[in-house]
Amino acid sequence: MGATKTDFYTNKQNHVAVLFKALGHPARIAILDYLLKVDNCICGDIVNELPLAQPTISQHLKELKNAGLIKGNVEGNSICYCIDETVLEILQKYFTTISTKIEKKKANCC
Amino acid sequence: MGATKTDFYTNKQNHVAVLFKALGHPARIAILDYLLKVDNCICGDIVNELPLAQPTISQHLKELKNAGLIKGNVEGNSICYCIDETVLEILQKYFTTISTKIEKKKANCC
DNA sequence: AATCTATATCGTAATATTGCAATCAAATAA
DNA sequence: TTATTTGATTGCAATATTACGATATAGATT
Repeated sequence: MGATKTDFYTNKQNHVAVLFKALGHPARIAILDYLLKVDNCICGDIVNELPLAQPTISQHLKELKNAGLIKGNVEGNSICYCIDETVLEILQKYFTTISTKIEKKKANCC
Repeated sequence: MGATKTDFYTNKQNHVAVLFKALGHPARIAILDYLLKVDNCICGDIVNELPLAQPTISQHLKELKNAGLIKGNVEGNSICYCIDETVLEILQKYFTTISTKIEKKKANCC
């Protein structure tokens, strides 16, 4: 055991869960925060911003990239990472949908 | 190692990460979906909805509750779980903030 | 009281994640 | 060419998560 039973759930449920999972680590939140803070989104200096070794950062970036939350362009020697809006919009929409549903059933709820 | 270095990050980063982590499993997304679908939010029958054993569901519910995403009221013999909006609003706000920031720096980005 | 029903907890096995040192690959600089 | 720099990959140890059987607990029913 220990492995998630992804087969049962809908594609949407799995996709959303993967996205949230990618966001479910403070280092990755901090990376996104930094990407938003720095204007030009070149991010070789993330290693200096966080208390993590370079391979660890690289791994977190990979996970964010796999989830589609960021995209990386090779820029000469270094790499330019930046946030991919399209996937964020999916999550944003997820919450607005939930809010609407909650609003509708408010009366019957505890 | 393998333990997250929570000490370094800001409280907000840690909190948001914990919330996203709680959402980062399809079973927990499915549980939320079901809570939204069922109108009266009594949820003893989640076990019948998902392909997971009762202890596993109980564990997932506990995680959602710990994160503050759902709240449970004892209702006679069974327990009534329902979604807690307040925490969802934090996440919703998180995305709107990001969107605003992205909009501002759009010109300089790749 | 004895029993049923609903949910939580314990213990444990399987698997996944986190983090890093060492190393590799590729572009740039000397 | 030979460094140097930047970032990815590998391999591994520590820890966390997922899932479930067995068991416990607590209220409801008989």
